[in-house]
Amino acid sequence: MLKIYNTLTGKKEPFEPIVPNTARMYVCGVTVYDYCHIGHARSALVFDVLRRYLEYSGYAVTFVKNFTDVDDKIIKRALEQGVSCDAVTAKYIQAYHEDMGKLGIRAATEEPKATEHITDIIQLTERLVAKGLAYVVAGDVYFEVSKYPEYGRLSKRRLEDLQAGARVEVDERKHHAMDFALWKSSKPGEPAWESLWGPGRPGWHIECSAMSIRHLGETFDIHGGGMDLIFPHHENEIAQSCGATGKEFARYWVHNGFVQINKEKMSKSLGNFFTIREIFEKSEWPEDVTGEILRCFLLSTHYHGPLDFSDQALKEAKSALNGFYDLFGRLGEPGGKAIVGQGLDQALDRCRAAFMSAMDDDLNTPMAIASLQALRSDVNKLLAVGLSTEGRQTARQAFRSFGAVLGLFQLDRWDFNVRVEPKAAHLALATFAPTVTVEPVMTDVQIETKLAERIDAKKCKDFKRADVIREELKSLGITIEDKPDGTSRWKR
RNA sequence: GGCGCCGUACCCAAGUGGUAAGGGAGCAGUCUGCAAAACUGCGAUGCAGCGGUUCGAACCCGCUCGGCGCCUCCA
Repeated sequence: MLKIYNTLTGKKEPFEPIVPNTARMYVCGVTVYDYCHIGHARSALVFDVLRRYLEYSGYAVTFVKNFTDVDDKIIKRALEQGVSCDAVTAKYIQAYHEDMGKLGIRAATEEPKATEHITDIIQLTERLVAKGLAYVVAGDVYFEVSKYPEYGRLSKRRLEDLQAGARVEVDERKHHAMDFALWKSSKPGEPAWESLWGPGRPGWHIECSAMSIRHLGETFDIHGGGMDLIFPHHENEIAQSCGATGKEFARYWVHNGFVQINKEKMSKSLGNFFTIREIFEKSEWPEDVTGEILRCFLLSTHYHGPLDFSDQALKEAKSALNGFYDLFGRLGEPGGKAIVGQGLDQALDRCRAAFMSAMDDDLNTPMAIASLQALRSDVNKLLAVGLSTEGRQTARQAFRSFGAVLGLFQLDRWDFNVRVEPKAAHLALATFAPTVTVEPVMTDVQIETKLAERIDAKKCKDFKRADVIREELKSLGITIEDKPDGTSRWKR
């Protein structure tokens, strides 16, 4: 049974969906005015894994993740680049899909856009005005926080405290400094939709209320996003949604921690961020490998805590994965006629139990990975004793299916040391060039030829010659392992 | 000023009341022509510090120190 930490209650709680065996979740996506950074990747990945694990646990999952495609920053970017807002959002939505695709993040069930829900947004705003929870000022509509007694429930703040700390210059027309815009009147040239209050566009928070209600209903199971969205975004969503419907909104609020650089929050405003594509650009490894390394790195810390990004951390993730893929390579070779069976079954059962209990415990991915490492060790030992071809396949399949929950271990080959020309290491975002292509420095046939040469040399006890060949291949990133039977295996 | 998070070995990282998982790096050994991989062994008498509660604390409480976040757009 999955237990999940709920920001709303501050406790780890058993996940009990509203409709049995069904999970409905909404996650705040991105505002599409720029490329995604590694922090966006973490958030997307955490909820991708939550979704995968819910499915693995037998739930039918409806997963909604939005795109904010109308916003001040988009307007600004469009002006800067001299293109339409549509052009900006289309470009970065596509980039989002490309980047997340490389990380193996599955598309959500629905990926609605704010601009496609203007009618829903206007209707929801009207409901709030009609209920006296919002007021109109010269074409703008504001939510009145003081009319909503539960305001601050999620972020555990009191209005008085907020007021004391407010650093923003307060718009005089607002009744309370914390009142926020549901609808903003548009200036000429800005995106605008007709409404009762004149031409305008939605405020930031209202779109998520409108879209989640549209796609999941007025009350649903899980609402997620990054820690920084707790206040004010999610607090405001709750106020709007509960205020309008009079019902409970989302039952479980799940928030992921930040990616940091040298213990500092990574963010656009601080300028210390790495975009996802930048990381792929700089990588010396093939795309699918880099994607898996990144995924493994991002899952190596519990989702709730901070995670420090560094080359060192990436290398460690690489080493960890390398051990698995080395094993998979051996599992792909034909086995002996060993009588193994029970040992493997026991190892698999042990792993399954440990894996499930780790994931059930608030998505403890580091512990889940540890359970797979234990299996790796067990299988290695069985291999030393002798494992049949069938047993090898069973083991590989087990890694594949547990791994699928985390999005790991799905590659057939781990051409880990294929040398890829590192593309210009410090490309500016704007000059980003498309995807890196992978070109092995040596073809398989060439390698096999060299290997045959070396085996001949070894047969003649010409170890010097054999070592020269091994060194030659090594300099090209190809590692040779001699097997007891005199033949060799190689890997890139 | 208000709210909150974090501090576990050389590094990463679980553990949230029952006597310190796992990985990486390192060292030693087995195997090997040598390597590589794998396997085996070694490695925190202690969980930032100091008090307290308890039969028992890394885990609970209090204080202190250090790092960070939110309260403004932010995953």
